[in-house]
Amino acid sequence: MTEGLRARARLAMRTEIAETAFALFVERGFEQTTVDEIAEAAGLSRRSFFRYFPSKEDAVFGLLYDLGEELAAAVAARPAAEPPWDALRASCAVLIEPMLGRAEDAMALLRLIHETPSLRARHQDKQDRWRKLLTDALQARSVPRLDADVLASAALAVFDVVCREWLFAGAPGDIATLMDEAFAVLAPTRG
Amino acid sequence: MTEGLRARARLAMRTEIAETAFALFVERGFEQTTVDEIAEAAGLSRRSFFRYFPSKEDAVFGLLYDLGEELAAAVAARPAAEPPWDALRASCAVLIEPMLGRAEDAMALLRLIHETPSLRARHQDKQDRWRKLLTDALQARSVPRLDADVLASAALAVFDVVCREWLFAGAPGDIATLMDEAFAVLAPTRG
DNA sequence: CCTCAGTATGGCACTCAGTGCCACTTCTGT
DNA sequence: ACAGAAGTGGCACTGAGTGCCATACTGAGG
Repeated sequence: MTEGLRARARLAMRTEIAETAFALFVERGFEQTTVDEIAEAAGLSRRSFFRYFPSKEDAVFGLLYDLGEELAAAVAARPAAEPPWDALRASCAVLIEPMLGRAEDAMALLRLIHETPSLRARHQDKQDRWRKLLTDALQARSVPRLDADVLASAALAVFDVVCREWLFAGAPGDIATLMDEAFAVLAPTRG
Repeated sequence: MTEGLRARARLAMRTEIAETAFALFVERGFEQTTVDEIAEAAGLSRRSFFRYFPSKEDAVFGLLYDLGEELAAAVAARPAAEPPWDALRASCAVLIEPMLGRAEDAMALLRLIHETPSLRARHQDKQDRWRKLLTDALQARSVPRLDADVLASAALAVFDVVCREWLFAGAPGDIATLMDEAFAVLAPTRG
């Protein structure tokens, strides 16, 4: 049973490569950094790099926790009587907390994603996964399918607005307040 | 002053190439079609293809009217007293009408975009442009900046939901009704 | 200790998108 | 008819990503 050991070694390697790559991306930009350069900086061959990450983009996203499941679980954990939109707003804390914990890195990452088309694309794909999970979570709260889809999509759109706002326009307050303001703009199913 | 002639010839060429390419994409899929194949089918060299379209993706989007400006103009044209959300909903007609006119092609295009990552990315980028234009149009109606951004983002998110719904789940009614239902889920700034 | 199998690694050659450069042809205006 | 602009094709190159193969490394069993 050395499989756990191998897996751990592999994960450590992945992490190290990703960190090396991220530093290069932040320094020179994503597109201006070639896989050969990453491989050399990380001390392995180009070919081996692609054994750890199926693509250059994955070196950015690959080691981030994908919070999709946690997000959906947070929605499921809200009181059943709570209106869906409020449940969504409250659940966004799950996304924001890790960002506040490492605000420096989070902003560098957001900036990188924002200014790199292929990373934006990946980010959107991830959010599309989140949307599906959120939609399911809302349907489990007996929200009709179309409503669930609209609410989930809108919540993620609001989250993106907040992230942009936070990234630029030097944070006019803390994110939680900003998030509340943004969610308050859309207040559906009011009596 | 034969420039108009050159420009017309060039546009005709662009259109023909794009149509040829689109047919191939629908038949074999976007990624399974190489630029060489498109070039051969359209009767020009690979090198010349890239003189008409900066990338393979542009052969799909390049000849579509970009309705961003029309959309923003539609918002600006709504009565000043109308609530922003209603103005957005009404303005979406600008996007839907051309889709209904060529429903067959529109669905093929939506399907192609939906199942091709790099086309999804382009589509998102276009919508991001729309978002900015819509935000400006709302601000011109004296909607505060953050509110305008949230409303514009949410409206586009709703539009996407409707497109998905229309594409799959064989249209449970006409799109206009669907759009009204979807917009009604989010009814902000109610007294 | 040796061997066998599974896994990681590196190198090579290939496809495909996209670009720069150059030579050649085809207008277009004078 | 001629000079110059514009369109075209070919060639070679970069850079991402993949398949294949030969070579290590490592852990388990004889």
